Amino acid sequence: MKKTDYRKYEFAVIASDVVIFTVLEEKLQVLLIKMKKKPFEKCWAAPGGLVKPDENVDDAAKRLLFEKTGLKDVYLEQLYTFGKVDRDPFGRVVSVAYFALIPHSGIMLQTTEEYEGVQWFPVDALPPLAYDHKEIVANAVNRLRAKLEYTNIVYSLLPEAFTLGELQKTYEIILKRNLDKRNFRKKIFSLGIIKKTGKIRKGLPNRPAELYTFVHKKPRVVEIL
Amino acid sequence: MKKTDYRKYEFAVIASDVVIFTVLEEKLQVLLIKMKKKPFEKCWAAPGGLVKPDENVDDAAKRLLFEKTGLKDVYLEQLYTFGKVDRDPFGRVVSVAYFALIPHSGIMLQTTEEYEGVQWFPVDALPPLAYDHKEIVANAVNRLRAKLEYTNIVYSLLPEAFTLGELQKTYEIILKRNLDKRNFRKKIFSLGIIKKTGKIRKGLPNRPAELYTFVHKKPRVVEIL
DNA sequence: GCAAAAGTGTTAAAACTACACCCATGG
DNA sequence: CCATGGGTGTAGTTTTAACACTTTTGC
Repeated sequence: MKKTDYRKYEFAVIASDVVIFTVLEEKLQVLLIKMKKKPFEKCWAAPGGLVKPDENVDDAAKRLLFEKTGLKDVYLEQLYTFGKVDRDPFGRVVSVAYFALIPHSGIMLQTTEEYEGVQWFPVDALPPLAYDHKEIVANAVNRLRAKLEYTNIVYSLLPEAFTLGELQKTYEIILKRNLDKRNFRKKIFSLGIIKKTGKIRKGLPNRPAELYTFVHKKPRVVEIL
Repeated sequence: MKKTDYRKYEFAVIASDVVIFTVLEEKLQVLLIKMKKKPFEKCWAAPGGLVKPDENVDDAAKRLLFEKTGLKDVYLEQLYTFGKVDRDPFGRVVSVAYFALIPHSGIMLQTTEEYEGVQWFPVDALPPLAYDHKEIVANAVNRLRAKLEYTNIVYSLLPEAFTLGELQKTYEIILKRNLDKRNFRKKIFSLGIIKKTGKIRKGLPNRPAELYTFVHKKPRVVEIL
């Protein structure tokens, strides 16, 4: 089939930006890269890039995530598409934003020549961000908070085995509120989303804790809180 | 500032498709247009079109909605962006889909020369759809069902004044389940989202009903069901 | 007077909230 | 032996779910 040459008409560049979250040092953090090119030399931004002509937009997001973290198979969800005319000073760029959740353990941050650096930032203490990335990150944080409450996606933030204390702490950090330990445990058990590994976490100056793992590692709608 | 000519690099066409819902004849219905151009001559599709170079993507959706329905100021929300490489046989087109809710009353469907016709279809009895519009509509229906339960967006489906029976019916039709009349009324009143107009609906062969109106006509998160 | 939708409370079950003590370990 | 987080049950409150009859109108 002959393809119409849409270049004669309206066109735009499609980019994708990925807001990558982890929980680290008792804080919800976002992965940002430091930009080199003007006019954002001093700014940080969520990792992003152009979608290739023969690449699905979803695949571009996966690729960008992989390039920065070396990870595949983590939670990655389309967030929102940012399409204001002037959002990019270089031209018309529409960005399909995604957000990803990764466990902190064993991530090697990979910088490239394109950027000056890669770094985690707590969402409560972000540096000035390029483009409309402040809005994008804020949007992602809201979505994450909402989804934590009614889905099982935390599984993507925790290591393979974890204690109930760690699970609860993860919720508390992201939701910014304290949960009752007994009620929390009751709820989690009643949902049947985790199971014992049979192992325990030793080596800490306190009572050893049972280690659990998620029964399913696929996104599901579940009323957690 | 000199703008980079991104045409030298990757590019795509940005389109927007709008899934327009109403409740009509006791059914949730979608507005579809009948296509003329190949290879979709016999197919129906959600109204859509290209985003102009100097047009925000949001504004494009508003424009498309207005062109088909003559309506502004109704509920319109970005749904999802569909970006598979081969979703459009004519070339690389990324579509930012939206969904809209309109009251049925007083809408004049406006066809244009571009199409063979415009028509409402029940979501349970859709004709074959062009492109990936089957997926887009399904996606929109899911989103609508979910949002009805935790927001006040029904306001955009009903006329200025309505009875509690009509409100309940609207929920029942879309959610495809029956609600208990007394519990429903109790809940709605306790939320304080509607108020009496003081008028009543007469002329029907049954007891006249109080007419209500929404206190706020802005989207809000509210646990309705 | 009949058909059809409007309007109106109570009760039982389930879910949620608040809350305090003992346990096992490393240092 | 002390500090630290792990682990456990109950009672009061709130929320939800189920349920039936009387009212008002047009025909």
